[in-house]
Parts: sequence; C-alpha cells; structure tokens
Amino acid sequence: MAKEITNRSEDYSQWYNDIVKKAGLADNSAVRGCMVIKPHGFALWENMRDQLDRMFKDTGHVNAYFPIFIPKSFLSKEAEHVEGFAKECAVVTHHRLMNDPDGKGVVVDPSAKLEEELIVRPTSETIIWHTYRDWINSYRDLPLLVNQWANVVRWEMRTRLFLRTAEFLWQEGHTAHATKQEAVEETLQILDIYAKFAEEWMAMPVVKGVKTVNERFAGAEDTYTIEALMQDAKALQAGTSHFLGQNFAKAFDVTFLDENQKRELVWATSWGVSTRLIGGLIMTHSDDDGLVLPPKLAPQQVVIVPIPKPSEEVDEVAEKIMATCKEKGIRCIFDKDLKKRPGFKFAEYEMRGVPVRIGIGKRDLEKNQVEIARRDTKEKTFVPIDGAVDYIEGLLVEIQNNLFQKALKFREEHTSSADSLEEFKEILDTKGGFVKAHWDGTTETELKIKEQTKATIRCIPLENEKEEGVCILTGKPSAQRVLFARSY
RNA sequence: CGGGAUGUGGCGCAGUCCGGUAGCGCACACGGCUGGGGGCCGUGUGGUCGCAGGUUCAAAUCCUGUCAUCCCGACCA
Repeated sequence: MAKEITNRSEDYSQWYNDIVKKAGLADNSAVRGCMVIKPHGFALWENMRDQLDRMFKDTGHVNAYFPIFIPKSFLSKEAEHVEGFAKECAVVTHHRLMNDPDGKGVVVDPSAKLEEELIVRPTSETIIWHTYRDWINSYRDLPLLVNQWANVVRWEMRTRLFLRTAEFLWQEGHTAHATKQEAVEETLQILDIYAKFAEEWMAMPVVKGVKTVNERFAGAEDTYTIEALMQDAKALQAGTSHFLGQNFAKAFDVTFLDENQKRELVWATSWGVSTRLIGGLIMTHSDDDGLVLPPKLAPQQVVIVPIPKPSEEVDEVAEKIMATCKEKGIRCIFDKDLKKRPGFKFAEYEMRGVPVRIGIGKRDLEKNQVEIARRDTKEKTFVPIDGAVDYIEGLLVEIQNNLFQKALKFREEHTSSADSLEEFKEILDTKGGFVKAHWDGTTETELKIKEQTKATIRCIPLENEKEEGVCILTGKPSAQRVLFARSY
C-alpha cells in the first residue's frame, strides 16, 4: 500500500493534507472548495455532534431547523451584519433548467428568474430573527433557546479541508432573552460548554477570551472565543459565542411585553462550532504516522488484530473481549480480514487513529495473554486475557489524559511574553505560539502590528491578570496583556 | 482575487525541452509459496495523457483559452 505521510517538519501543510486523506476523513469533491466527508470523518463528527448536543440539551436548549435559503432583503436589514458576509455569498437567481435549444445538456431557463433572489445561508441570524418576531410576544415566551445543526456556505477564495471550506457543517444557537444580563450569561455559559468540550472531549486545551472590536462577529456587541494552539505553533479559533445586544431585535422588530406591560426589545446571543473542530483535533494530536484520536471521540476505540490471521482459538478470545467491551460501552472492532497481513493492519489502524490495538496470536494464547499497543505513545505491553478489558478501560482514560497533558505542555512551552516590538517579532519568527503583550486598545495599533508581524490579537483572555504596562507599538499605557498569535 | 507550481490507469510518478501513436512502482484480479510490523514469485486487467479549440501528414509533447488542485499572499470560522 505504501501510504506514506509527509513529515510535519518537512511540510506541515502537506502533512495535514496527507492525514486527512490517508486516514480516510475527507476528500476533495467535484465542487470547488467543497469536501466529501468520508465515513470515518463523519463518524468522528457524529461523536462530536452528539456530545455537544447533549450539553446543549442539558442546559435547556432545543433543536429546530430553518431554511437554507434566505431572501436577499433580509440581509439588508442589519447593515453591519451583512457587511461581514456580503463578499462570500452564493446567490440563487433561477428556479428551472431546460434542455439547451442548441444541442447537448441543460441551460438555465431565462424565463424562470426569481422575483427576489435567495441567498444560501452563510449564517442564519436574519431568517431566524425574522421568525422570532412571530414567536415572541410576551416575557412568558422568553428565554427562547434554540439551536440548529445545519450546513452553511461561505464562498471562500482559499479553502483547506475542514479548516476552511466553502460549505461546512456546524451548529448555530440563537437565543432571545428579556434582559441584557441574562443574554450575557447565556453567551458565557455557551463559551464554557465549548471550552469544556474542547478540553475534556477533544483533549485540546483552549484559552477563553473576548475578541477585539476588529476581530468580532459582524453585528455583535461582544464576541467570545476559544483559541487553541496547533502543533505548528499557529492559533486556531475553535468556537465563538456572541452577545448580540439588541441589534437584531431592532433590525427585525422583535419586542415583548414585560411584567409591567411595557414593550421592550429582546436581547440576543448566537454561537457556533463547526467541522473546523476536526481540523483542530487533527493538528493538536496527530503525528508522522497518522491520525491520533482522543478515545472519547474515536469512532473505534479498540481494534483486535489476529496474528497472523484468524483461527478458532484466536477468534474465541477476540469475541469474548469484544463482548466484554460492549458491556462496558467500549467501541471495539475485530479485523478478521484474511487478505491483509498483521503488519499492514497495524500501520492502517495507526493511520486512522484508533487509540488501542490488541494483538492476539498463538504465542500469546499459550501464555494466556494478549498484546496491547497504545496509539499515542506507541508503547506495547502484554496483559493477561482475563484482565485485558479492565486494563483497556483504564488505558483509554490514561490516553485521553495524556493527550490533553501533552497538548497543554506544548501550549505552555509556546506561550511567551514580549515587552518590546523587537522581542515580539523575535518570538514569532523563532518559536511562534501565543505571545502575551501590552496593547493600547486601539484598532489602529492592532492593524499596524498585524501588518508588521502577521500576528493578530486572538483574544483578551477572560482569566487575565491585570498588569500595568505600555503598548509594544505606541508606548501608550495598557492595563493588561492580550494574547497575540499568527493564526489560521 | 494577486504570485508561483502541478494536472498522464485507483494512488505516486517518468516521458514534454528536441512531435512519430504511452511506460514504471504501488494498488487491483488469478495461482502458488508464506505468515508476530506495510511479504515473495508468476500471470493478468485497467489510461481518447484535466477540458475545449488551434497548428501539423502526425500532438501527452507546440500555440491559445479554460477548469481544477497545491503552496505563498490579501479576506474570513
């Protein structure tokens, strides 16, 4: 098969592409900028989706579904919002095809032009707030806590599998509240859910913070973010939660009567994470042998490989282990494929990121043991058959923790402080990563720093210590350091 | 959208400069030998050379256009 993966040190981008393709996560498609998510990649997404969905439901949210098409006029209602997306919208202009009168194929029927063009949703704020106007009349209708799992389209110039595609899958939550405080609390609650999911499920450490004016979502009052650091020391925005104030309530005239019979505008939030998380997952843990997956999200947690091939004795033990795994809720498969040899299978499952591999051969059975190999460290050990599943149960937890600790250590080693622009540039050009530095709080300075260094302010961390200092560019006073990095 | 590179069986590539009717490795099929980290030998299947025009007796090769992918930049989740 000779499926070689480019080394990270050689060409990081190519390494990433190789992992995506050779681990069977996704392929490019016939449509520019769009990808085919393959079964292995989709199974991963399903696990992520299911867990997030549980977390949303546990905090009182419900799912709904809104149309993929948005009337063009809706996007004109909130000026700032539309400005953020206008450049990357797909537009539907016609609703019928016809046979080409000149010969082969089909052409757009010019007589089927739409009265009003439809925009393929880049995000659903507008159509949802148009709908909320009908749903909300009284304070008794609030809060309204709705999420949807959907695809969206943003016509990107430059795409990369999972990280930035023209069409992607995501969830978008849209909530309406009676008070500002409640909406702000909702925004932060979701940020906490995202952070918890990233750290406890993806084993990907994140920094929670608030975006600068320049970096925040079009139409939001505040954008909160979770920022992760990839293995090439570039930052990845992994999820955002927006406090929208009353901007959409005003634009779509969504009001309610409060307890005092007074008509008030509602307060809003929106928040989302996307298939981009899969890109983050890959770049946080994987190595030169392929994908590395955290056990909690891995489609298959354990694979049993018979050595050198299935036999009655081996099968019996394997089936027993499978059954015990199933009882314990461990996802386990047994590869009985006769056409592939063990060495091939080892390489293949390493490529696909299966956290634990069990090898069972005649020699093991004689000693009443199996060989257990872990994907994260490549360590192998022999364990008595009877205790194998218990051992694996503990091992999966250990792998999950190890991946998180390893990633955390990497982030800590790649988080620096800079007190001058020279030092700042020096760090970015050598080790990269997050750089904590003082900033005078203006967009102008932020843009100048970006121009000179290609680094942007990823966020102002929420758990930030106050520290007096001076801006590394202008020397003006600053009350705290902010987090800079070059990013995806 | 700017700059650079690349499109040749499923995958990776050679052939292109200097035009003569397509080749290698892997994969795949069949047979045999094997068997604890991507096996070996043999026999085979599979390609209108990204697409569309043009030049020519003749085009993978030369010319024009176009599409796609990758890398770098601007923009964004």
